[in-house]
Amino acid sequence: MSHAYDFNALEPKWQRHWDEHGTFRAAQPGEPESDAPKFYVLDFFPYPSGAGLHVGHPLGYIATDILARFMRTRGYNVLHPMGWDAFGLPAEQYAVEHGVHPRITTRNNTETYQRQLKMLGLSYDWDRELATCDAEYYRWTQWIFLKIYNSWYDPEYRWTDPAGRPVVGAARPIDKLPIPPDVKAQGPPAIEAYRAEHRLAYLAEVPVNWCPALGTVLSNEEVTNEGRSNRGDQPVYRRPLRQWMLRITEYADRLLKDLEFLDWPEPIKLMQRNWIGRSAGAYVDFAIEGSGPAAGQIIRVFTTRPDTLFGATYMVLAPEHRLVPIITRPERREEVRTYVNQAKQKSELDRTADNKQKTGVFTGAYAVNPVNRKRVPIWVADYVLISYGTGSIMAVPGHDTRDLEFAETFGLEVVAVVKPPTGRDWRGFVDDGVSVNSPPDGEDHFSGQCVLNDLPTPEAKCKLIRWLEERDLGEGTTQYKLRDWLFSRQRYWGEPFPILYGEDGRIVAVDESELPVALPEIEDFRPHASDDPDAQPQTPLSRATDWLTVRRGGEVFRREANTMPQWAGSCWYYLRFCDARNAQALIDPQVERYWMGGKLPDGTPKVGGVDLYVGGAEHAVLHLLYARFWHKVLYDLGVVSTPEPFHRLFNQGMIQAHAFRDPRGMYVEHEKVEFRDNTPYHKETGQALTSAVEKMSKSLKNVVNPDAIIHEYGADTLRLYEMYMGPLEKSKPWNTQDIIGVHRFLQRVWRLVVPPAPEGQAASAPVLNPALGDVRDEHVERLLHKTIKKVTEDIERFAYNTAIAQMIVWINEAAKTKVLARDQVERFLQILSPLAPHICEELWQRLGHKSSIAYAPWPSYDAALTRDDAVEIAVQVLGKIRGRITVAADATDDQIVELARKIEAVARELAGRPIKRAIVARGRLVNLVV
RNA sequence: GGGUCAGUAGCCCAAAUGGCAGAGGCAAGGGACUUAAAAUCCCUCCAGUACGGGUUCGAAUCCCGUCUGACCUACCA
Repeated sequence: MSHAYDFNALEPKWQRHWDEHGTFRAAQPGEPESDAPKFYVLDFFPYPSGAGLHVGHPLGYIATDILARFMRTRGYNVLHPMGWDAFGLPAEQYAVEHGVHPRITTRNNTETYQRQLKMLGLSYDWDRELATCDAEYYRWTQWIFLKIYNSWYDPEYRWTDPAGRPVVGAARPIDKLPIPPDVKAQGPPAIEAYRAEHRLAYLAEVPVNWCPALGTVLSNEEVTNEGRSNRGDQPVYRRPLRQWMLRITEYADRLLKDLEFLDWPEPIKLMQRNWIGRSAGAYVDFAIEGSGPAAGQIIRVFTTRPDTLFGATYMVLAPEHRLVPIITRPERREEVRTYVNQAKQKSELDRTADNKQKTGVFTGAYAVNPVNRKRVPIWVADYVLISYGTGSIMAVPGHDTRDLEFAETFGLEVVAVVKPPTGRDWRGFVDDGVSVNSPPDGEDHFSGQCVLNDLPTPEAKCKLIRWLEERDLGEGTTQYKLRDWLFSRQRYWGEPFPILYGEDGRIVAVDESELPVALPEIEDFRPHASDDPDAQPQTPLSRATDWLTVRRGGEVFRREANTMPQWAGSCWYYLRFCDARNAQALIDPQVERYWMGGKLPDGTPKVGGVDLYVGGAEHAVLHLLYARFWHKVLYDLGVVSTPEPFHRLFNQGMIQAHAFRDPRGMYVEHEKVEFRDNTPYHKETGQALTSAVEKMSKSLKNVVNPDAIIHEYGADTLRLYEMYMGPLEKSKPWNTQDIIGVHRFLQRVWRLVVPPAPEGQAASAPVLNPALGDVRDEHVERLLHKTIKKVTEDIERFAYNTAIAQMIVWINEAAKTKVLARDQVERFLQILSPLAPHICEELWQRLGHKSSIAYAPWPSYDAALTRDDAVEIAVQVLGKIRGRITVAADATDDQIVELARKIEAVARELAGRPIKRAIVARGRLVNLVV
């Protein structure tokens, strides 16, 4: 056996050992080990890109691995799986650019990722590995889509969920949808059409980001601020396309409300709340004045401030509003048409760009404000968006910033209807206040007119809504920013839809028994590019002619040729991990209840199944919202037993790195940088460089490869360093030079057990430290109890950096002591083992243990031994330190004060003045106030 | 423009409910060992907590304002 800490030999040895012995296999319900309480700890699974991992990626994986290993030693049956988010744009884009089939690049990338993760000693149960692009997996993604397609949302449905909570609203099978008699009377096609309108998955014409040069639709993230594709810088156009949509908006309220029960970081909850964007307000109906085609038309607006209705001095329609051409007066028609066309030309981004200047045109038409029967002019302006509310607003320039800007630009009337607290100007005051001029004093135009004067804003809102509702002039309502989920992509590398179209255009869902609808192997998976913005999209699958056409009972059907977005596969993978090889069902119900169920410490059932979910904050909204949505549908349909997928969420910070740039602003690789007098210079050109801490990224040329670090220091050192850098949730810069610190620590741990090789001959010398005996040094033992306590508590709260610091303290003391008991070293190895598993397994074995340290029960500590008998406390006079005293830990306040005032410096300060008050902070300080 | 979080030695970071600003690591300096270097070991140095107010016996911690940085969001009526 080697005397040296040869991490390059022993780390692969233990990784092989764990693999071969199935050390980290999680027991399924029914197996004996499943009697233990379960713990499900999950990482955001990665998208395996071609570049492989850099040291920033595994930060969260290391953190969860430590917790998984810790929980195993605490007697839990731990589910800790890993898989691949393997469908999606980057693989396909790479394939398009390099001519390699995405299946091949994906497999290569996945293998690289797995190799790199195994090198880190992560204790995944690899038997559960999955990839979203495998047919056995996406079969169930398609199955869920069918469930969603075959459901409708019944907002009235009252039921009690498995957790015993009363719930209003549920997804229900489409055949339970009540069909109105008049629809029924029109026969089966009408019934089918009615159902189609209510399904949770439906087809609709919606505006998409269409990039003809790339031949595809792009997601918003793929479109630059200039309205071009972020790859290739090609123009992108907004155009309507018939797309699959998922009715996530039906779940807006439940998605919002259930956030409350989740143990998630507040900022993430806030981001989800903002994204859902619930606002309570009212619809108000304005009648259009005059004769002609516009007569009798109603403009319905949405407002969150019905209390300011008396201040509505004009109205604005979005340029796309259907009433614009109808109400525009002939003399204004030309001007309005020009404006509307201009607005259409502009991209969404141009329109919302921060050019403060408001634009708009007057239509010539007027409407009547229902609350005071005054005429208000109707304008068209692009600051009103067609996609929110009703696409039209009542403008209250007195108390809305945007309306005020517009009114000032066009010289429209501004009136005060809300009185702000004293000292603030009413003009542009948008917060709650007290209603005034509603109506103005002395004006009382008609009987039954609403009077809001002197009412605080919340009450004025209620009163006005009631007034509107009684007269059928509007109603209270709630709006959401959340839109239905656009679910089609004109791409190859994704899940095919299990949908067929008949020759007459009717939609037929593929039967569950026929799943999966396999993605066809096609030669040409490129999208068809064009310079013509009006070119029809041709999806790659639409060219797979054999696949596309299906014959059934003499009828010819055409398959849906779009694919699902990348989010689809990641919406439910946490469920599949529980039962990854089940060929009969997505998940066995008993297995689902075992892994996803559970209770909080106080005994109440948890709303979420995964006990801990760790990943970066960049998926705060989309992935986490989509997964919650799917989970709730599955919950309503009885497939899962918890209302939420992820009980506790933790966001790790980002590892940053120094990025260097030359005077032209080009990034420079680290290898080409040298330091002179702490200033970076280019090694070859000698130019002075600028340095900034930025995100670690290939494009910034500041990535650090884990393979190189592992080769030089070992995986245990890398794991330890990443955890030691700072708090897990914070972003912090990588400094390779700092690694040596934790590496020295591990070297010290090694030498505690294995003595340095004697001069010359290593082979015959003892390989255990002969100093290890059975005598315990009191000081080291006490410090060990303190260390066990601190490490236990710190792991539980994810403060690995301070846990490591405490272990360094212990090793530094232990190394100084000549007397060290074997069991002290063993207990120390146990608390170190979740963080640095390889070295601990090796030393554990060398100390004579036959079984893995991974399941050795976590050592306990004696609280009495963690407390010192005597403590030093500071003595303050009037808050200033004047001296220190050492007292017994259980000294009374009076004893402490007596001792304190005897200190010469303290006595001098007191100078005979009586002590008015003595504040004693136990074990810390005493403050004497005179 | 709005929101969220953060700012402590040259660097990374610690400091329960406010209670002695320092646990730990890196770097730097000195020393021991060595022919020398590396490695190892020992010792030392350095800030008053971004800035300005306030509350308090006492503030890195709480409150207000300002500055800087990161992230989210962006005409959502």
